[in-house]
Amino acid sequence: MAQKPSIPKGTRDFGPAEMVKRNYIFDTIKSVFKLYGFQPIETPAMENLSTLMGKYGEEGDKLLFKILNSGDFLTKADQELLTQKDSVKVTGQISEKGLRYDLTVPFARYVVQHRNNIVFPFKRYQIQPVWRADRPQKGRYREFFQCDVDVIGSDSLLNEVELIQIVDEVYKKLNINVVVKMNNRKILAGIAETIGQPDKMVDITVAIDKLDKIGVEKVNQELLEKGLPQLAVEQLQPILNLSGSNTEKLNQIKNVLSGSETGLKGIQEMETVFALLADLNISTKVELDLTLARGLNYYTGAIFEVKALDVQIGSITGGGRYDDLTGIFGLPDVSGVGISFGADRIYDVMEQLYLYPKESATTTQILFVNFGDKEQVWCMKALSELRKAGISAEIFPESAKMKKQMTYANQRNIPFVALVGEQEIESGKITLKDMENGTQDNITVEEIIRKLMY
RNA sequence: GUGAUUGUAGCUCAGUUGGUUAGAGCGCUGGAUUGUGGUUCCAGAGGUCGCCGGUUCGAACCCGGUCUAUCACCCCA
Repeated sequence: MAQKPSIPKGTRDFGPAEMVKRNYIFDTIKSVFKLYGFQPIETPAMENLSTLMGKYGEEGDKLLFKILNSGDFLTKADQELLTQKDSVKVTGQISEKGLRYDLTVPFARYVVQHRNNIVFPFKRYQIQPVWRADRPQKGRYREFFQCDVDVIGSDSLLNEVELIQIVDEVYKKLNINVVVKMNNRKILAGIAETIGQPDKMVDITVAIDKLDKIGVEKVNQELLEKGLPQLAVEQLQPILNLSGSNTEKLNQIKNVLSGSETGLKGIQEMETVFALLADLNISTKVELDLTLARGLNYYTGAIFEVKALDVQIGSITGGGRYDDLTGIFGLPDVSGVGISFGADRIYDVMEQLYLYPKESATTTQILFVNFGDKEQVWCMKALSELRKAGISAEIFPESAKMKKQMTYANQRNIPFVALVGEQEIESGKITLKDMENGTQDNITVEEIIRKLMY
């Protein structure tokens, strides 16, 4: 063998067996999206770097895959920057396109660009791959699919509630036990404001996001390192130690944030969402988690994260409300809210818990064994009839040895094999073998259709 | 991007202080069985020991680099 071919780090091939399972996930997610009245769109794999840069924070810019300009891009670039070897600045000169990092920002771009043809509120879903130049790890790929649902052009909290219903319904269908964690950026802003550090909100949220992972002491240490005064860190402690039900937590924090208008607004939003949820029949646990931060800069209201309960993996769904994402593209005052299902992580969870339905393994229902030229012709006609009836059927393309053809059916998990030789053609009755228990019947094509259709 | 671990047949893995021709199980191919798979028996094929370089009389084994996968950090679906 010559040198083995390979694919880029963090990318994967999907064989037929994997695709069947992946499609099962995509199909159930899609079916729920449709049920709630969302409409599909697609956007290109690549966007102009100008629409991507600066939307995901400093880290995000580093994780963008950039596409080299075509042609003789080096001579067109600023020669001085080239000799300085300043990679960041040179990048801007030699690359103007990049692969999309998520589906939300391209969506915002889409909305602004097509605003005149869109009926608001616009409810769209989008299932496409995204790319991140991250170092691969467990549950972490450089190319992965996101399944986004967003409502844009409505600031009603009903949208938040419906998104939670969608989460509940999708995971119920997939049989995955999850918990929805919610927080609100306004509350986080209120906290930062109350302890006198409004401009440190990002640092504070990033630090307290790690609470259950590294513990209070290390969080405090990180906060001090980020330049927070001792007093502010101390003021933060009661917030870190909140406990009880969602309403209990909200009541406690309400006292702490009594001086912050945005903070109280955030609390009120959460109270509304929880009140609406209480009247619905949602079995998934929805939990207020004040340590939930989420890195994306553009969130302004509710933020969500969904975690699988039985598998240790990062969050499998996340999202939130963004009040002004379209503003940067020139369309201010349009609020949106959305969530994104991480299909690849959902796949990993289902794989670990053996949650795939058995029937998803089969595609072809019946294989015709090929005995030779004369028999082929007869089989092709029978095949047409079966296919017309909606039954997936195929014939082994050459008259190979019986053993080989049977083995093929066996390995492909095909449940029935049809044997058509001279006798069968004469009598018009096919020998149909049930591959699971080995029994055989002599029946007509019509009878096969009736047997396999039910 | 930082730090670590890893790589031997299609798969899962053995492989002695560095010493002739690198092994096993499963799988694969053929036969026992000319119209019967999944069980059994027999035979066979399959390896540049991830890649490049170094040390050595001699390297799967030691050293350096590189790629991949995995793990932690950063961040995130």
